[in-house]
Amino acid sequence: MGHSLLASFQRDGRRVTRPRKAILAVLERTRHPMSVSEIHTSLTRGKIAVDLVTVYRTLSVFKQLGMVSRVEFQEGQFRYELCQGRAHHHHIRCRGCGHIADLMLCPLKKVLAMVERETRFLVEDHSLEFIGWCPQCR
Amino acid sequence: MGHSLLASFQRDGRRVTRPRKAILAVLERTRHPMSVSEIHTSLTRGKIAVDLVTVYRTLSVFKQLGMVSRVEFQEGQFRYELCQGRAHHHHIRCRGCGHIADLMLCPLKKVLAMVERETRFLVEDHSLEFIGWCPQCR
DNA sequence: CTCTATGCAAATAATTTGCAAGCAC
DNA sequence: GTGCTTGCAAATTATTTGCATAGAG
Repeated sequence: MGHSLLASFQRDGRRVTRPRKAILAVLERTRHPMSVSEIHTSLTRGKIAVDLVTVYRTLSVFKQLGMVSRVEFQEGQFRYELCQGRAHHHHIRCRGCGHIADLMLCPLKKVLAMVERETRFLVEDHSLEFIGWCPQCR
Repeated sequence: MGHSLLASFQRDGRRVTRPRKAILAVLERTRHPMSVSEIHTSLTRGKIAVDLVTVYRTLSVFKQLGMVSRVEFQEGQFRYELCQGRAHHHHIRCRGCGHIADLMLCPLKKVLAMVERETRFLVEDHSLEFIGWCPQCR
């Protein structure tokens, strides 16, 4: 095994399989949120045959277990990145080259209580993404 | 004409047509961001025959002219709402019933400069949506 | 009359579902 | 061996594109 994430995975009654290990490996070696097709392409390039549908299903399971978080940038598709102990954070994506950078902060901590008070909703989640131009493209 | 939005529309060399008037009317009488299919269904219910593709194309034009803004709530689809003089704002959507409420604030004004400084990106846009449970569903 | 906008068909793209066979444990 | 997983085919859903015709100005 040798992998803490897969260990907790197994504890959950799930099975550790070749596709799951491979998808996890791709996510681990990439430091930005990846789309499903990017992950699949990466696997294919690495001569690892995993069906696209399996990538979808695996990410769905990873998400249920809280192993990955899902983000979107008004692209019409979702992206996934490993949580693995990283603090809650947000991103900025370049309109030009598509490069995604992390923001090491979440400026919303203080806002949540205000939102709940104003709307009477119980806030469960939020999405915050920035779009702009990176140093190379601006 | 009798419609300031369509007036500015016409000034742009665009044509004022039955489908465009109808779609605008739907957006005006609805106070939350609508999906394309919701708009189309609303037209159909009102006995107004407009092709779904026309709804897509019309919203695309409205967006280019800055008449509508596009938002998404991790649903796998986009929603549109009229800007018409309304201040920039964000939303919260209920996991239970799908109800969307406006937030009358954007807590990010002060954050933008910090994001630009931290990332060296030029920030052009941002999306911020909350997801939770409304008073009825919580 | 000219040129944009629309409807209809069809293509793309993202994601989901059904089911028999494969494989982790 | 048992039941969760996978691959493959096919269905769904969201969105876009091509093209001939309709209609706004």
